[in-house]
Amino acid sequence: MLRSVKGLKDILPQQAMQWQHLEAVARTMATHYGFSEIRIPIFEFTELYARSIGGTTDIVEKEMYTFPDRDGSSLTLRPEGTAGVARAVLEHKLLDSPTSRKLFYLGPMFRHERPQAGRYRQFHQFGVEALGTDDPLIDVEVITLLWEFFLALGLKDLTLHINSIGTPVDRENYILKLKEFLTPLLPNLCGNCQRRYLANPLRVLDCKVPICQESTVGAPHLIDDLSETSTIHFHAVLNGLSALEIPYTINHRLVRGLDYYSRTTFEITSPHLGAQSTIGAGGRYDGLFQALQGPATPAIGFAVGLERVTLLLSEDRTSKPAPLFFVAGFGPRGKPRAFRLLHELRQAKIRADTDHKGTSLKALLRSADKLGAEYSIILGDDESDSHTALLRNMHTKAQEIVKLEEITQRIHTGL
RNA sequence: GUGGGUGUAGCUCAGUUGGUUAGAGCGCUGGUUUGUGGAGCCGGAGGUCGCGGGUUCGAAACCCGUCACUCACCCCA
Repeated sequence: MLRSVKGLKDILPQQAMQWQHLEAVARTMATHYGFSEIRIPIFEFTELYARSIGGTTDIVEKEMYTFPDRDGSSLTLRPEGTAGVARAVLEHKLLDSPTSRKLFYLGPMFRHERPQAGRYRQFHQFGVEALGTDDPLIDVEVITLLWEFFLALGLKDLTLHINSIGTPVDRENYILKLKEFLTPLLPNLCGNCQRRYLANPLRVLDCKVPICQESTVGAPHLIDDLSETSTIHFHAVLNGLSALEIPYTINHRLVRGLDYYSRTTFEITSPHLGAQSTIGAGGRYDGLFQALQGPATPAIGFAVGLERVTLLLSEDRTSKPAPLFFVAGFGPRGKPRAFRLLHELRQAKIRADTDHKGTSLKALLRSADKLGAEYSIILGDDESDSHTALLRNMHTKAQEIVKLEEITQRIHTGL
């Protein structure tokens, strides 16, 4: 039998309801915070990602779905949303438009990783980007939106981790200090960290191997080495969060993986997921636009892994469809009349269905029950002859005779 | 890319120290006397026991390989 591709998931009708709810909450919340939706392509020139995400990151080195176009140019399925948004913003000069500086997106991303709980090769993200200002209050706005989004979905036991990784210049100083600190410990660290020591020493800090965690307890903190402006910015963000009573935890080990991040970084975790506990994360990326040869543009954003969120969503939170009216038509005159009524109900924006297979009233009512209909409209030859139908409440079994021409009216005015 | 776990009906799972036609519950479907659903009762369909080798008189059970799923490492949302 043909199967779906590894790491890809079908969203079946039952779960689709949940996704609709999730997406509706995301759109509503983002819109309320002044963000406008942007829809960008699902693939781009490979160069865009190589330049923005960072050439030495795992994503670019081994996780991208890259393929040649027919003319030979290299294309890549988007592994994340920020790069594409930045490209679109530059291409369409959206920075000049005051209404287009706060953007959000929703859609699938692709990374060739080994699938695991909460990790798929095609996954969906909800993300926002606030462009053009480095006022710490915009950081607070973005983080608050992320926090409130999860609250609106009814998620519990979340932790907001926050840190500042400074500017690239701040980091240069700090990396020297960190290396100095790590050098004597090097023999104790895991093999991975010994490599990180050379390639990207910051990553040693978020290593999960217990020995490494213990060894680096006394490591110098990056925030102690930030420039004055970075420090002021960071504290302004923290004060802003406190003023809005958003609880946070400063996490000195929080290092973002993508190269474009600078200064404020944050993530929200849930203890109810497995290893992939981060449901939303983001940060400031003041250098990205210049890396894409655009004007220097401070910016901050986040991305939410929607599959991970669905794992935390309780079922009663999903939106329910309108009540269903089942049209049970039978008999040589009743059945065609009932089919016309079905059409009329739908035109009147009433959710209605029938079962063409059912021949007897018994079979039709059974279908109505299985489809979960709230009401059945019974229309046999007798009813057809008298221009009426029986409106049956499937829960209470109460039935009433209604004139056919009044039935949509009757339903609309309440039952 | 590296480890561990698991593959029996649409779903959740039994299957006894290898032994003959592989089972249950749920679901699906038909009937229960002809114009009233759910429950009950009776019946039915549905399985290459993941796949390929091997051991054996005999394998769903044991061995090897392989694939898939899954969890974890890694990485990240």
